[in-house]
Amino acid sequence: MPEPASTQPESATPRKVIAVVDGNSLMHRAFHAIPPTMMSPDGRPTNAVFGFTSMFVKMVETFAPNGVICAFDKGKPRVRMEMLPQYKAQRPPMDPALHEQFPMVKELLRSMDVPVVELEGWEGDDILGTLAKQGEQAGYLMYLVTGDRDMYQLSTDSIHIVGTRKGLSDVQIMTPETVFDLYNGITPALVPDFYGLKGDTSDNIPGVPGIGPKKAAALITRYGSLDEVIAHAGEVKGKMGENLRAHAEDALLSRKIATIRTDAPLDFELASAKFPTWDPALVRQEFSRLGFTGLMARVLALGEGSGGVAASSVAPVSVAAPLAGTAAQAALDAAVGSGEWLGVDYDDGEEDVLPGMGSGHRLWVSCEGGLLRFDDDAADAVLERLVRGGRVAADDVKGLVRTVCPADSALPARIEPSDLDPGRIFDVAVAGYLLDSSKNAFEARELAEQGQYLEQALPEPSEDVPEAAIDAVACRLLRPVLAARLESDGSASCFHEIEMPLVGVLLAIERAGMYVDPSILAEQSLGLGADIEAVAARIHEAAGEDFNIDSPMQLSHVLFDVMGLPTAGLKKTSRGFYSTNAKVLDDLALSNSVVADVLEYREKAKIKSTYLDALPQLVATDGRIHTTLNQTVAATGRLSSSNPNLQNIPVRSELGRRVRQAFGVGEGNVFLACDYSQIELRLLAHLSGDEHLVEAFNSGADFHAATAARVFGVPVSEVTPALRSRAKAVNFGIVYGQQAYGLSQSLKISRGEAQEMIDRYFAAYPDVRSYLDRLVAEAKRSLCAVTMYGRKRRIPELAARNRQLAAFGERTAMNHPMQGSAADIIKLAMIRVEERLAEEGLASTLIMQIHDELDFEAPEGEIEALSSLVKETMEGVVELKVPLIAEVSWGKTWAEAK
DNA sequence: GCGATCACG
DNA sequence: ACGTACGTGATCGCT
Repeated sequence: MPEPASTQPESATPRKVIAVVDGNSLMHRAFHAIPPTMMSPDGRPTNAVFGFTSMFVKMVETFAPNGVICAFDKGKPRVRMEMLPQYKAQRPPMDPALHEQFPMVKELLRSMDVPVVELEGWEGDDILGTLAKQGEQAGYLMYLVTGDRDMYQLSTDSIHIVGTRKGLSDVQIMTPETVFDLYNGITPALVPDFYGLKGDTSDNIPGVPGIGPKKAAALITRYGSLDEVIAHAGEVKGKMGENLRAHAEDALLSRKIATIRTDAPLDFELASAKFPTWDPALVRQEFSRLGFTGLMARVLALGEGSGGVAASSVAPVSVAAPLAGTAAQAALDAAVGSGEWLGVDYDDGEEDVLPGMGSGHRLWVSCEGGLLRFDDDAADAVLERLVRGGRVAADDVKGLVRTVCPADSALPARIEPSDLDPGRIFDVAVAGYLLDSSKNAFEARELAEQGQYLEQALPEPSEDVPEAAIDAVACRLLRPVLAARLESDGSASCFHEIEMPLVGVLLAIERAGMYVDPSILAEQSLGLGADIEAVAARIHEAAGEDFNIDSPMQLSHVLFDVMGLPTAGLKKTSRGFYSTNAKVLDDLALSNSVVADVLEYREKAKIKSTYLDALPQLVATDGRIHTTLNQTVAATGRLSSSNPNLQNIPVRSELGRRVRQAFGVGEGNVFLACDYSQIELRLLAHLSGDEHLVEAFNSGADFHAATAARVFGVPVSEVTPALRSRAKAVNFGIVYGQQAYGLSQSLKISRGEAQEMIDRYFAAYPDVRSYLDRLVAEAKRSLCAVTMYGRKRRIPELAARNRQLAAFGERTAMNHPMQGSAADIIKLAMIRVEERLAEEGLASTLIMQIHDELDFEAPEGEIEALSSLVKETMEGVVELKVPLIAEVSWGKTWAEAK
């Protein structure tokens, strides 16, 4: 349960909540999301009914509506066929396996005393629309539960659309604001105009050819409505203009069809809808007949809890007007003194802050005493105080601190990484990420609005209580819920022992930055620029025409159409031209020097544009580049680096590696790198416990050579380089959950040979096979994989019926424990290294992490001390059945530290 | 914006 | 029959 809202509603009597379910939409969704093998005890298919019912139960659990109604289509969609005879005409007839489940679901609804509303010739959508408007006028809060996106047009403050997402368990609540965001500025009322332009192939709605969702949204926001778009069609140039003019009638008709009717002649009395009102005996009978015992228990539990509780739990969180000035300061003193957790967020305040008129920042603090607002310098000062001594729940703590003390600022920083005491910060984004790392949005409002963690909705932003203020409230409400969920999920120690302590370490790395010498980059850029021009001239010469070598399409045309290079066995890209990627060109380069030139062009152009020319622009006034380390992006638990990405600076090619010459250090310092040797494979040895793999590491011999010897049955002394590199490829493949095809590609051998090698590998390391099999079996059961430190990754793909997706899920299940445990381990190493650097009073600084490598800038005098400190710390994070080895190197630049 | 390509572990 | 190794981010051309 979330803690009570900071300010209880003084006046608001909760609105009556009514949910209307789009029966056809949900049945279709469910039918396609759940395997058709699911049967009732008497042998009827029940996948759609089951999926429908679990969504239904989840919905009533989440929203606790006072009334529930379910609408279905009835007969032919006469209402729309009158407008457009071919409407839905090309739809194949409904799968009989689905069709026969409709009577079952209606029985089930009847057992729960949920009214079913149907009207001959009308579709369920229109019934939803009609009931929604009636409910709105009666002052109810309406939830429309559907999988249809065009339903968003009905969204208002009183009508919320509950949309099912990919799976069945995921729902999304759409309000006018979220519709606006999702559709790039289209308000709900303009959704029909949008579909009118875009069309809808599945319903046979024509729209305007060549206009997709982006163009439709752009046109409508530009001109204001479909009518205005058509009125101004003469101004639109080119093909699009022509199409608009030619298909204006189609678009208008399509809009009419996409418009959900709100005038269906229903004789249903909304006020009569009450829920729950069932007879438990009837529910038991119907649910057990279908074999839905789990769902039955949940439904019956709802009945027991009913009686007034439900209504209040869905009223949105009420937030009183914020306190500001001295009142806010006083409330803050009390709150900090009490040691309570505070929800915190920042915004930039009003636009147009005049120079010298303050920072423009506004800090929002949610506490038991209410919502507090601090402006300008007070905002920065309060944040400092909270970070140093308060308990702060926020959705990007590191970003918050960077707002006040930017990493690239020349100003002395006032908040230090060491101020971020993991016991006093709670990053809700990081918590949300640990709970489901496959998602990609962890902002407080997103976590709060999905209805997955909070039962109450958040209020809509207003002038007094803007988004950032609601974020602060959301953070405060989310914290205890997320903390409990982490606990029950087994992820709490990963959160408290790894991720939260890491926040300060990442802040320190970002703030330290990497020293980069722009003049070295500039010099290399000039050199490569000349090379590129020369090689481009040769390519154009050979082609007999000038073209853009950077365009894969044009390049493909020149190589394969104009120059007639052999295309036998080559794959085409999705856009219908032959691929020109490095793998293809490598093979062709042997017989054609132009292809070799193209490869040279590609390599040099890549290095020049991505690194040599881009990096200097990101050098801050302190002469250093400050990347952002993302803690909530990679599904396996790794970090990612952006703006710029400093985790992909070239190293594999000699030419590319020269970029690292520009990554230097301050006067009197050295660049010191320490990287784990084969950490993922060592983890495989440890986790599988395979005695021969463990032995391969313990023997101290070259690991890949030892693998080759064992797999190919020769003495280590007779392992040729070719044999070793094959073994190396298999070792890598194992970590990726390889299949024969993948290995055959990486080694350029036949699939049969690859399969044979894999078989030999597993014969040589039988416990590896059984370990990987166990991982997959366990993951299929739990639909997730887990690392040594309890970092979970959900793998819903394992339940997919699509073979490709399921196979992907299996590879993920095998890869995650190794890649993810390695991520856990290096994160722990980073935390301990920072602690020990402080304890030992060393001036060396951690400046980067690249998955298995830590980089430092160190005074020359600290090389020895740092080397042993880092090596020992990295190696000592965890005791495995094999040695965990980290290797140190250093030099004046990154290029030399190798 | 998305696909193709390619940089890293 | 079909497409295929795990995880990222940046740049480019194209629509």
